[in-house]
Amino acid sequence: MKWDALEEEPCSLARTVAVIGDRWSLLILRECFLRKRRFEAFQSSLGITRHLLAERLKKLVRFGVLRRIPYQESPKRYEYILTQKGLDLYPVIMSIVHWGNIHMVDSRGRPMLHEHKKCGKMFDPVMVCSECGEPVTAKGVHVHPGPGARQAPTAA
Amino acid sequence: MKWDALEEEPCSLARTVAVIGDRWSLLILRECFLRKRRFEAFQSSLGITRHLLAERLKKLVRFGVLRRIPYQESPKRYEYILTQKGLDLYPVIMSIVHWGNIHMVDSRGRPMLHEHKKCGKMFDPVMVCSECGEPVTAKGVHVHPGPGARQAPTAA
DNA sequence: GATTGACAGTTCTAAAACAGAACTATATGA
DNA sequence: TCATATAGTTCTGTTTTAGAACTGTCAATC
Repeated sequence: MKWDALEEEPCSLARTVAVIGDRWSLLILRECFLRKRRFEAFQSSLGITRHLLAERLKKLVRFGVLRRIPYQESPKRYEYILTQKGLDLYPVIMSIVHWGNIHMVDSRGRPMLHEHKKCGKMFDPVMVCSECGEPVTAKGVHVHPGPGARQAPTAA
Repeated sequence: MKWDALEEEPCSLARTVAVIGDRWSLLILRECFLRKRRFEAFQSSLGITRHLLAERLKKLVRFGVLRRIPYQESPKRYEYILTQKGLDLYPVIMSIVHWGNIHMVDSRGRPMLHEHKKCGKMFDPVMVCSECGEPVTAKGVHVHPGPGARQAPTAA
């Protein structure tokens, strides 16, 4: 399957994976959420090759996750900041981090702790239902085809 | 950077990306959460090459996300089911799907709808703070180094 | 006024990963 | 005996990635 084909799939997971479904994109986004913005900053903290970094940044800009804005004239230099669409990836990033915190830490414990500014406490993210506010688990959810589902192939 | 190096990073995101940070692993997990369990089922619904599918399934088993269990003797056949560690990836999958629902749908609308069994309503997942229950956003969180953070290089 | 350094890339080659197709192995049923 | 089902493995060629060097613009320094 080509990457382009993924975008066309009638599946919100596949379409999102077309945007962020490779290791470097996710690591770049981690840096973005840690307030990194510049080419050299991404490159030195990730160790990604310059070639791939340039390509991934272009892709993220093309999909509207990042915006490339000049921060100085002569020579013209650009930095990359999260758009609202990019900021909306926060739950994705945080749920990935949280799974790693639970299942992939060594004896030393978590590399990072997260403080909720509003209540001032260290927290874990919890996924709840938008309608009733109760936690959501795999077994507590039924899936239904939506309006954008693949058409069942009609006979004749 | 090699995949193995990712696992060793003092970062819960990098370590999780080492497990699920490629397009096929995420798509395979989607199928798992849709109750698919068998090699042929994964292969035909994803269009992944048999070679890669075998490799990815081995990787997911090695990391404890899936368990390979025999479902018949003679000839011995196996199927793949989510472990608890795998089930815990549900928030990751759902947050990816939700982002796609918001930002990647075409005019036809969502390919799938999710019903919360407990309250009976179609819902969206919302990420809230484990301590105060309020929604969490990128700008509302402070990051602190934890006990597993990279040691600051000591002088001499 | 020549040289160095910062920054944001681009270009090149070799190594690794992936796609597509065919093949293997074991057993059931026609 | 032959076809079918399932779960893989093997092969070849293409695409992607890693690693390193190179380009271009400008400011600051010797």
